[in-house]
Amino acid sequence: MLELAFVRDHLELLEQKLAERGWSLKLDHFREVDQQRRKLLTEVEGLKNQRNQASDQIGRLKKEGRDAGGIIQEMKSLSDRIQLLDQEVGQLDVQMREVLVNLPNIPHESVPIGKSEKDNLEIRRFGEPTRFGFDAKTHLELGESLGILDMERGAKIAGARFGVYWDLGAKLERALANFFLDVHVQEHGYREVLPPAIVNSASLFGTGQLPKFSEDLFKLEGTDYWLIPTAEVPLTNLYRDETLDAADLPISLVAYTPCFRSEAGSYGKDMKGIFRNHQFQKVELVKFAHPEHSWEEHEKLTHDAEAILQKLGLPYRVVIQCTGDMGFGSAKTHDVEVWLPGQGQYREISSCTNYEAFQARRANIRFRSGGKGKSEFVHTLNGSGLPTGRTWIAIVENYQQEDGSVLIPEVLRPYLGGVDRIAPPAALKKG
RNA sequence: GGAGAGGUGCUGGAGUGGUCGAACAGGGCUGCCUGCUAAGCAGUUACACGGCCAAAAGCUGUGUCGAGGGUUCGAAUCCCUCCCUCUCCGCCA
Repeated sequence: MLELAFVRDHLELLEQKLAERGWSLKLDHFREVDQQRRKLLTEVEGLKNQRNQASDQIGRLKKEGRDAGGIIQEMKSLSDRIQLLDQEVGQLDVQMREVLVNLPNIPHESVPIGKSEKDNLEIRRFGEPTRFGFDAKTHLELGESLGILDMERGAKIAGARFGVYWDLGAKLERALANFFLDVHVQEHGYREVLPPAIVNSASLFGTGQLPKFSEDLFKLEGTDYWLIPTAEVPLTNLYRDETLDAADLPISLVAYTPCFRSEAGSYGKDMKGIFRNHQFQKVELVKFAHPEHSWEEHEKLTHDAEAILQKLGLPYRVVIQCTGDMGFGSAKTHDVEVWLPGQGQYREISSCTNYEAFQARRANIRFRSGGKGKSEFVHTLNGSGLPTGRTWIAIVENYQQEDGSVLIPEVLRPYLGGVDRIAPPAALKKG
């Protein structure tokens, strides 16, 4: 959410910036509503002032045992008028809020202008795309032949876009989660959190998923409970309606949670295997930063996610999402894209975003120096560090061998009880 | 799930219709006092959003006593709905 005063004073700039994001938006209606609202607000506040003074007077008169009937009569009509105006102001508030709440964030100046992901700007690479002397298989082919991934039974017990890991497939995912958490806690200074995987609508509003994107979410019937699409939601909302101490910033949190997405509107896309499932698990990084330092923190956050891929020896590149590709609340997003030999392309594995104060305004997360002075909104940031499912894919595809087995990267072996290779059942029998 | 008790400022805790944004105590801050510290004395101390002002300071208005509605000239106080916490019972990984 943008600041009302800012929107009011920068309507033209805003229309231009939103156009760069592919939004065509006329805000003159907003201007009218705003002016009308302020006019009525001034009026009703003046009347309330009269009423408050009269109330004091009535109280005094009654205490002295004198008659206050005359004033009370007068106040009746005044109160009716106040009630009427309050209602009008309330309606205008709703209209203004509707506009504000549905406005996306303004892109940072360093964000490239573009229409789609094709216009994203690559800023760095690590490693080279993995090449094989044989035809690379997909994670689905490898997973099924190794007996570690089972989409058929996932479909049976739940439906399309659900998978089941077996044996070392399950253990690999667990190893990844532990490895990620350990690295971020021990080497990058994050605090580990285990939040609920169900949140209320106020939380989803705070991070910007509601009201605009409810169709992407799973809601529990007959309740105000929603399954989280990412741990960003519970983590960022931990400090909703709180004022933090500036000395505690930046606050860096990490959590491993399941994530649930309805994937409405993505029918047919990425249907093979577990790349785009309704449920996946993810280690998420969230930061609360002082506005003066949020861009440094954004760089750090991105590097924290990259560090994982480097340790795993997975080739990747980092791109800046262009204005047409970036998310609703983002001021700037770095996409980390890992090389997937099964698809022959780089695919998103982490989006590291600085929201600036966009979420903080919605969620009312402030900070103050030493409990003194005026409070300000913090800047919030988040990114995956990393999704265990997509990393699972990347490992299986990049470390596949000609015989269909998969080598385990060195750093993961301690987490897998020393296992260095996932071999097909047949090979196991022979060996 | 059933029964009961509660939710007030940084904290504890008063307050059941009228100078209540809120007694009192603690804490914080400022000053005085003081070898140092502690104690003592005096003062001060919520937040949000508007308006005036070039701006800051300052002045000023409105709102906020879990949330939202209602009654009333007037609500922390009365009524309704919801949320949360605690105690006991039941159930349960």
